[in-house]
Amino acid sequence: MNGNASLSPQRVAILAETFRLLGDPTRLRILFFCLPGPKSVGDIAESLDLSQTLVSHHLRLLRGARLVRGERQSRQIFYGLADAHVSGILMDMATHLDEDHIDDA
Amino acid sequence: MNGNASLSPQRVAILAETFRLLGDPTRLRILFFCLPGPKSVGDIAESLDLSQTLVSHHLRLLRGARLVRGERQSRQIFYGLADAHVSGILMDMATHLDEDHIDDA
DNA sequence: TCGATATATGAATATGTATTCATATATAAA
DNA sequence: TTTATATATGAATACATATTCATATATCGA
Repeated sequence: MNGNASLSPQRVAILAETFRLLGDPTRLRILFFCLPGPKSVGDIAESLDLSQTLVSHHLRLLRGARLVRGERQSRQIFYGLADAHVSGILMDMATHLDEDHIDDA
Repeated sequence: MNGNASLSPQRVAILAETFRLLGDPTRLRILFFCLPGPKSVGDIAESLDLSQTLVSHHLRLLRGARLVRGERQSRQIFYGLADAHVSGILMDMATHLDEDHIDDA
């Protein structure tokens, strides 16, 4: 009920799981690729130069955490970000990283 | 200034790394514990019932990604979230997970 | 039905990493 | 310097997981 930061072990686990899923370069690429709009699995694989199986495996994980949603369209399945919050978090983090950049040479 | 989503491999790597660090329950607990204000390593360890070494290891990772900052105060070192963005992202994600009660159609 | 296309799944593996244990470094007081 | 406290570091390990390969399922057209 409160918007506070109190965390049951359950909540921590779910939170961590969600962040963990975002913490993989391949999955991030998939997510950002789908950010403008839903993309088919094949499109994702080809555009990002990933094997179809790898993309499917990752999409399953992302689906499980409700970070993406897939919609079948005859033979293809189009995956898009689950909601505006997901895209918001992605872009928010990107912004965060932009603002403090002290580069190590 | 576009809030664009274009991602060099470098950017993806850094983004993923940052998310990955948030994707561990222990680290998340540490972060949320420090969210109200800087806490000493010993305080973190005792309050969260973690070994001191484990806390130190995690703090090093979080420090490396500039998610926390430590300030020495005589013998103790107080760690706090690096900036408002970090806390913002944490709470944003928590919010996201709260709202996530839409049924699958 | 068959064949072709699109996506998903299971097993195997190689790599990554969270945790523990032992130990080192830093700070302060005696 | 010695002792005590606070934090950090290195090595070892047990476990997780990203990727690949082979195969299965689903959808459509002929």
